[in-house]
Parts: sequence; C-alpha cells; structure tokens
Amino acid sequence: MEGPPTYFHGNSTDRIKVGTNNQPLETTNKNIFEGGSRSSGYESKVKSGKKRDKEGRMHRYAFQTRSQVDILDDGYRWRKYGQKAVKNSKFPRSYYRCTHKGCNVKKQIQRLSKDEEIVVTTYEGIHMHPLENNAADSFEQIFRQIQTYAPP
DNA sequence: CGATTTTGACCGGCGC
DNA sequence: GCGCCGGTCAAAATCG
Repeated sequence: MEGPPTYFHGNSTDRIKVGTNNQPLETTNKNIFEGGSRSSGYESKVKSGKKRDKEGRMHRYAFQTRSQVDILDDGYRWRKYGQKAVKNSKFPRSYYRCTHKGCNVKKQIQRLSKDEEIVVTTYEGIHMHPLENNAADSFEQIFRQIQTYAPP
C-alpha cells in the first residue's frame, strides 16, 4: 500500500474524513444513468452474462472531488483489484470493489489529466448492506444533498 | 496471521 | 480474422 512513488502519502491518517462542519472537499455531482439508449460496453458485457445476475440494472454514478488524496473514505470497505493507465491521462485509474459479502458494488477512481486536483470517483451499483463507520454518517448527508440536486 | 495492495498476465469485445 | 484495448484475475508481497 505504501511505497507509492507517485501520489499517495504514507500517513495512516491521510484518509479524508468528509465532515459536515468542516468539509475539506468540494464536490460536484453528476449522475449518469445507463439507459437503453446507451449501447456501449456495459450492455454487451451484461449480455454476455458472465457473472451478472440481473440483466441491466446498474447505476453509474460519477463524483468529482477536489482533493489531494485519491482515497475518499465513504464508510465502506474497499478492496483494490486493479490499476490501469488511462489513455489521456498521466495518472492511473484504480479499481475498487466492496469487500462486503455478496456486495458487488464497484468503484473506480481517476484523476483528471487537466487538473490534477480533481479526482473523479465513479460508483457502480448500489449497496444493500449497512455501513459501520461513523464517517459515513457525514458522508451520507452530503450524499443526500447531492441526490436532492440530482433529478432521477 | 489475516487482510489488502501490487503488478503482470489473461480475457472477451470491438474495430478494422 | 487479427489486433488493440479496457477490465479483471491471481499470486506474491506488505501492512497492521
């Protein structure tokens, strides 16, 4: 985990806590829904039916955050399962997966090549289990706010 | 000792 | 039909 030649600090406390009172982050909401009109990678992937139980019922939810750290603690436990270089970016993209049993929620984090300060977090799927961390509490509020701003 | 990261290889789809 | 590309897996390494 440490030994990052690039962008990650070695402190164990550098996980960002999203606080309601003093939130060090500035978030821009942007929700992306996978409609039938979008017939790109996902649909075909689901079509192949490799490991998916449902046909095409996944939400894609992108998050733009202004932060120096990639890892945003949203209260869930994530296990990193991959890292790939992005074509137009100098920075790699990290793939995470929720470690909860039976939870197939995925998430990927990427930095904008244009603005290194901006971190794009894309969530895929919905959690069907409760959180155990308090940090999520504050995050939930922000999340709720965002959902309010984002029309279905 | 268990959990999690790391890194390269592998896979399937899409484009040409 | 072949090659490229993004995404995922899997084994070893590392952390706490």
